[in-house]
Amino acid sequence: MNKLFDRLKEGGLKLTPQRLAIADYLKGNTSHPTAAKIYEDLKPQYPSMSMATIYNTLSTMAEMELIQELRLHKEQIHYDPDMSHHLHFFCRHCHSVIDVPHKEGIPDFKEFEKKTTNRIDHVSVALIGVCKKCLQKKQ
Amino acid sequence: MNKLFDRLKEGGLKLTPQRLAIADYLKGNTSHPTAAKIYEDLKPQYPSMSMATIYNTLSTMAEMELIQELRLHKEQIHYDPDMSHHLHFFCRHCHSVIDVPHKEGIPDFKEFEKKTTNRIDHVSVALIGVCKKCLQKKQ
DNA sequence: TTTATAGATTATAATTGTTCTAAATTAGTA
DNA sequence: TACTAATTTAGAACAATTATAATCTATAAA
Repeated sequence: MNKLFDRLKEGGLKLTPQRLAIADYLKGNTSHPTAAKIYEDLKPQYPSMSMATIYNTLSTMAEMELIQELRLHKEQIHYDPDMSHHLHFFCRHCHSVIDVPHKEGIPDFKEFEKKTTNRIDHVSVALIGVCKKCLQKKQ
Repeated sequence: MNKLFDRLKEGGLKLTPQRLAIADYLKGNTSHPTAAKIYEDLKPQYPSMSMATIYNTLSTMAEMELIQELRLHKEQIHYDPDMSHHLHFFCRHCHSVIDVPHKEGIPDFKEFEKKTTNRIDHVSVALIGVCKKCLQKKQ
């Protein structure tokens, strides 16, 4: 039913209503929510859920590589259940995050790894700018 | 003498010893220091200087596009006086930042801008991983 | 050289997202 | 049904950065 939840189960974790709620919330979600947004949206249905649970669950999921943490700015972490390779556009004004499919691909850094013997785990590309809506408002 | 300082002057700002010290510290500096590191290193010579002055000066310089703010992780901002287009490798363990020259160039996002009418101001590419030294220590 | 003042610096308080803590609760098992 | 280790919870702690308000100073005019 929910891949995220199944993977938590496979990881030997207890299946709590809170974890199911968060997994369901994230499933297919392309809005790149923050912990605060998830908390706000789940509050009506789970009034007792605390931020700590949300952070714990998200951290666990990120460690298990089921979701990614996007550190696009210093204010807040955004979470993305889409683990396929894609880029993000980040609006400096409204802080919205938009997926950017990439065809051409990011340049290859194998040479850098070989030359320097530093190990690259992840290449993060962020397009920083101002979104359509915010551009219109400013006029 | 110091380009950074000259540009502050041209911007009509007052030329204080603190600003000169920070400009001198950053000149040709490829270590990507944080505000705390700058504070620590300037303290012996300027014992009364406060963090606020450092943050104010760095913010001003960033606004004037004399230096870049690197938000590679949520803990701290790193500052880079090198405004030429290059990438950064960030070590998740020791938080060191290493410059990565790029030849091939970042893919072009003009098409994305045209299609979506979002405006891209800056493309930030961060290579996240573990540096040579930290890899050796772990063994 | 003195004075005036807008801008800069300072110490400290406030802010804010995230992490920690310790007590209470609960999922899964015997 | 009872046990126990994992989980949740509320609230405290934390740390980098920003804001505040008083003091100071670089600069220009008198």
